[in-house]
Amino acid sequence: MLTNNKAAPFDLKDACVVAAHAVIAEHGIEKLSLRDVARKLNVSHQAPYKHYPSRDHLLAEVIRRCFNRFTVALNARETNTTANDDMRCLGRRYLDYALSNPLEYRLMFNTPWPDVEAHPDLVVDARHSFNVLRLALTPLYVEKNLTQDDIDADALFVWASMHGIATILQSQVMDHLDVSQKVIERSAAHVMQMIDRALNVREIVAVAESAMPPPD
Amino acid sequence: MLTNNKAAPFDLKDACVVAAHAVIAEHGIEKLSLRDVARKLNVSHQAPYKHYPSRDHLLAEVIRRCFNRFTVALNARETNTTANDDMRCLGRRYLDYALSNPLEYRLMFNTPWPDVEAHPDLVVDARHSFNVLRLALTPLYVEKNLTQDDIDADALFVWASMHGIATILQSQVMDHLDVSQKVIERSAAHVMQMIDRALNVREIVAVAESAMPPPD
DNA sequence: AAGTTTTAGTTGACAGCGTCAACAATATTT
DNA sequence: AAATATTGTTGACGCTGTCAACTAAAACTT
Repeated sequence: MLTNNKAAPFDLKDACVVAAHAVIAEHGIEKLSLRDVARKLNVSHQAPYKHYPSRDHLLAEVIRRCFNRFTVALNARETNTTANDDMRCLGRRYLDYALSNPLEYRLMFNTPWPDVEAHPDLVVDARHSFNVLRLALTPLYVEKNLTQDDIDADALFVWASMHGIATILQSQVMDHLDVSQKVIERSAAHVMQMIDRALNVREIVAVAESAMPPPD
Repeated sequence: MLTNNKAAPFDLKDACVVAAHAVIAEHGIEKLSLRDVARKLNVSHQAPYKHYPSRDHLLAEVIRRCFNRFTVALNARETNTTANDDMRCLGRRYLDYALSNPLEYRLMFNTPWPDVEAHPDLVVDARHSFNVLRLALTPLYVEKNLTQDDIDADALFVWASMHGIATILQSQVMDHLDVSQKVIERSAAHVMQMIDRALNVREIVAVAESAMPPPD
């Protein structure tokens, strides 16, 4: 295979992904071209084709690595004793990552993926990211004796809300909605607070109902 | 201006928008080309340029009209006596529209807009859509004596959650997450239920707290 | 070790794209 | 009626992704 006793001989396959990612991070995905990547690496415009059958295959690999980094970032959160605290930490990590890596985030979630069937690896790594959320939610429900479907339903809600606010905050339209800067700055925290309420309202309702006859 | 006593003389400017919208609806936005539009309308490849300075200007007009239709669809909801019912109806309309017009929805919210400064009309009509939500939320808070910032904060949360679930349900990744079909089908309704809980938990908490000493 | 095949690079070509420029015909204005 | 503005045309340029043919070096076979 690779005789690794001399200096690394310049791995073009890997360099393509790095260069493509750099182009996207700087100018956005629509400016990515294979020829541009090739030029940046001082190789001919067809060299990348020896490693990736098409532009989409390279793009899929870039996105796949983003999901990997995202999963790592989520899993690097503080360890927590209670499931509720863990969810809050996870939420903060999620939004931190989304807001400080907007182009990567858009690449993962707001880019029309190349044909999914042709890129199964991409799907596998995307699923890993979702499973972090699902896994964090699980102990919360083990205590409460709920089903996997209940977990998944709530996980989709949590994901939807966080993804929604992340997307909205990044979209240019936010700057033109007459919403005060203060509200914008606090919106991420507010969404997390609302998620918290929605997830834990069952107890609150139970407490309330045990205390008095059902209102309205 | 236009002497309208003979048969309508084929309005190319309008026809371009319609044709472009049709192309996008059929093949997605990345397949849209001005030359393609021109061919479909049996004019030369440069004819559309007499009406739109660039591809992005035509695209902006297509998106703008989508926002108009979206706003109309939201405002066409049933009239409701209570603000809570109105929010629920609005939510249903929002998700109905998003899920039955996926390409238009993606065009509005998941497409990197052409340079915002160059297309102020687009921004104006996008703001109109958001104001529907804001307006529906307003009476809910007049009663409760809250500020505009409170309204906006909750509006952003509601929007984020609905936008999130709409986006997720449309993304191809959903089909590969090992989430049961039943959960997927009910997810939109579940998200709306969770929004409802989060928005109304203040009363519930107030009721509970008045009934017993604060827990935990 | 020699010969063969596979790999990783090259150059060249093609069609499609957005867009600039120059030209023509038809409407509108003066 | 003359001048001008509008709305179309054709042609060209450089960019793109991708196919094809060629080359040199590396790896594998015997």
